[in-house]
Amino acid sequence: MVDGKPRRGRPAGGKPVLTSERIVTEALVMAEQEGLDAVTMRGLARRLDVDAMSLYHHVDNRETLLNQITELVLTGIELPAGTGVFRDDVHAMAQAFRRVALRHPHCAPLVLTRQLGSFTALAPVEAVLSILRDAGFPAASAVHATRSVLAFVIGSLLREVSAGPTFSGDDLGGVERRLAELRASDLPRVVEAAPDLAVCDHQEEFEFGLDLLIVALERQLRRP
Amino acid sequence: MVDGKPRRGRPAGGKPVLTSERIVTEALVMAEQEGLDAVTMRGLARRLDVDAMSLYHHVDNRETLLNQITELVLTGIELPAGTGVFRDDVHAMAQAFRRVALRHPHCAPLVLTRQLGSFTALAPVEAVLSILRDAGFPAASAVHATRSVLAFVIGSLLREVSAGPTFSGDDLGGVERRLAELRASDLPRVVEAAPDLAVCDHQEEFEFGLDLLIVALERQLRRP
DNA sequence: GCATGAAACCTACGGTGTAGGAATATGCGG
DNA sequence: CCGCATATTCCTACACCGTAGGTTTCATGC
Repeated sequence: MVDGKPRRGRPAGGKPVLTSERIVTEALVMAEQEGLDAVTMRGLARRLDVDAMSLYHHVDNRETLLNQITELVLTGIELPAGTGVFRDDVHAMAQAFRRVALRHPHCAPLVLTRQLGSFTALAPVEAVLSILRDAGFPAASAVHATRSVLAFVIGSLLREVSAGPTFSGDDLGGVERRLAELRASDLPRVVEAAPDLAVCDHQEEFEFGLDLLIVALERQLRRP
Repeated sequence: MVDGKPRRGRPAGGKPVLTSERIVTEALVMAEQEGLDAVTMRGLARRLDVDAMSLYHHVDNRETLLNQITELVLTGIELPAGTGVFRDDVHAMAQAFRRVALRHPHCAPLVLTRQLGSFTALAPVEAVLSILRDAGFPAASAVHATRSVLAFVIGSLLREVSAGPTFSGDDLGGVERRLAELRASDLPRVVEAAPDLAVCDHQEEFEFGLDLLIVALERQLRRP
């Protein structure tokens, strides 16, 4: 409480100070500003100018709060409208994922790691499935393909968000340090490819792998 | 310790009670038995029948202990000998990854999430790079392809280890529950594919996605 | 034999999640 | 208008966490 008199008991004015929404959105902001580990019940309460235990009237516990953050991030995904062109739609879908992950780099591991059965969490699956079904895949194959694409997207984005923003090349010192590390490994193929391993254009890398999958899927589509 | 007289000061008998190795291996066992979160400095010390602070003579702190666990798991990977057949070698390599991840399901997220620059952590990269270089890829393309394959492998295994062992079909109740959840989502494509989404043969799924990547890479190899 | 330093223990601090209870305002039945 | 149930808040308390700093014991080198 900012003034010496802490408000005790139910607040005046009809409206409650706290709501589940306010807590979760503040938790999301906090996570992006200070990192996920900084999101503690007490720290979050401090930001909301509230006692820690008050949170528990609107949130079950910390673990489910993290799930709620996950869902909130997921609602931020802008599902693109399908164009009917298979490869374009897959690309657009994957990029929509990528955008939301990069918008919330600290929370991305949550989204990429926890699989929730909720509507929000299934919406992206629905989107990918739609693209594949519309392209002509039978339901069972579409599920396989969806899982493959999502596995790649998740693996890629996990690496990207945990690598930090400047792996691309502008951070010259970092590149130099990584080069030294790679060369020190004394692994012949690693040393040989060290210049390529030390830098990474994530966008380009993402598209490269995605294209591999798309090409193979298109081929599978032509020969059923 | 267990008898009323706690040993204090340096232990008698020349040999120290604790070593870094003993601590890390016990931490690994503990993680697999009780989960990663259960691996606390105090809990680990209890298992080793030792005071919590004694651990700090051999381990920097909890965070680097987790890194050491990661490395220990990574040393358990059995890198297969190359046969020269591209697709076989990629498969064998990916399966070697999968085996070590499934052998340590609780620690797998560590291995799949943390990217360390150590020799141990680079050895798998070296292995994949070798296969691709031997197949004829130039260094730069081999790096792209390596990243794509690893992204898929990481994404797949993360899902597999966090899904629990019995997603395959033997757990009938679980399948039924998942089916209900999927149908409740009311997403048309999800509902349509619900029977396929509710079960998952991880091995098969893994090979499916891997084959997609391999097919595309083989094609890229033929048309340079 | 004595100093040195390693390896163990103990104490203590500030942090965590959360159970249980006390206080206070609102809204409702009378 | 009063009284009461209920919702919402704060407070206290507990057990646990990571770890900084100090103390005790022992093996070893001079």
